[in-house]
Amino acid sequence: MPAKAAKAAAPTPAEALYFELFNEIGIIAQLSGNRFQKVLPHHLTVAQFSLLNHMIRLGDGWTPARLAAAFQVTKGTMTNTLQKLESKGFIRVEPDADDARSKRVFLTPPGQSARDAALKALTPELSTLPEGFPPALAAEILPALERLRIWLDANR
Amino acid sequence: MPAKAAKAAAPTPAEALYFELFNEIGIIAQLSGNRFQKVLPHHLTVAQFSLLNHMIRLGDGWTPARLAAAFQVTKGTMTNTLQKLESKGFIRVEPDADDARSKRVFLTPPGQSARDAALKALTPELSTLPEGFPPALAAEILPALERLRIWLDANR
DNA sequence: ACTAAAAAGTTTGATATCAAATTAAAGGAG
DNA sequence: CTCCTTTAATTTGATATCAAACTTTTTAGT
Repeated sequence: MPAKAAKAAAPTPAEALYFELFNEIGIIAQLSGNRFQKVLPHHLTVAQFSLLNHMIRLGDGWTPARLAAAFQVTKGTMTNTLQKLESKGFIRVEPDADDARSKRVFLTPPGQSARDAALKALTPELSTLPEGFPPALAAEILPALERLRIWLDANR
Repeated sequence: MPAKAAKAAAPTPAEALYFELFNEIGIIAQLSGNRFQKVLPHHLTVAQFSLLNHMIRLGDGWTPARLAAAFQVTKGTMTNTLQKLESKGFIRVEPDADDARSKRVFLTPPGQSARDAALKALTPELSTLPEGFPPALAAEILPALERLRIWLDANR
């Protein structure tokens, strides 16, 4: 019998660390997503809210393809999300004058109101968070998370 | 006209920080999940792999209800995940002798092999990560993420 | 001991997402 | 100019997940 038994697939410490990291991130995403979902008005999904929010923060007039890339979802998924938002009257989708293949997505006034209402609905969900997780801590780890996201985005 | 226009729903800086945090975490979870999904063997989903991994790390013999709570999914979802793993022969589900309502979940030898193979398949996915995101940085932010996860878990 | 409430697991119906195939338009090479 | 490749958007079929209803068993209260 060898001194060391043939233990299969022992990850290096660094690998184990990464696995733990992605595991924690996955659970937090699931928990926070579920939680937000429950309080969002107008039957908005988190994806739909994120899209409205995106247009407020970075401006509208983007093409669906560019939005799909920005949110890291397939074009089919983005088509579906946009159709849902359009049927609710929260966005307007117009053909692109310069490229007949493309469309452009615009936020409507009701869409702005819905985004504001959603934000208001979400806020109480965060009210007690600072007790357990101070904003300073959020600020501290945010740059690292951005760095990770950017790397994942670039190397795929 | 008032000195300050009636700008709707301006979040406080702390709230904005939290939103950004959850946003980054959501995107990272999506990117890493998609990526892992693609290379997992045996048509394992990330959820299924996580379950196998969990049993290796923390032991088997858990009830489905406890597993559902640990993974923050509904009982129905856990039923589905367990059925998939059982049909692949990777786990064994037995009635609980002490409680006729309950079952107990055990890892089979093929399940152990599948977990090892999955781990091996995932490793190359992480090989170039240290260049853009050093392990030290992962170690640095991990405690904060754990703290956040624990708070979310406790306060819901 | 009996009944009501809680807990474990499953089922059902709905939906968000993905991968892959499809259609239409733009761009490039020769 | 023509053909081939790339890109934009949609459609299709599959699946993971959720919420809610349901069945069975256990626990607790009186």
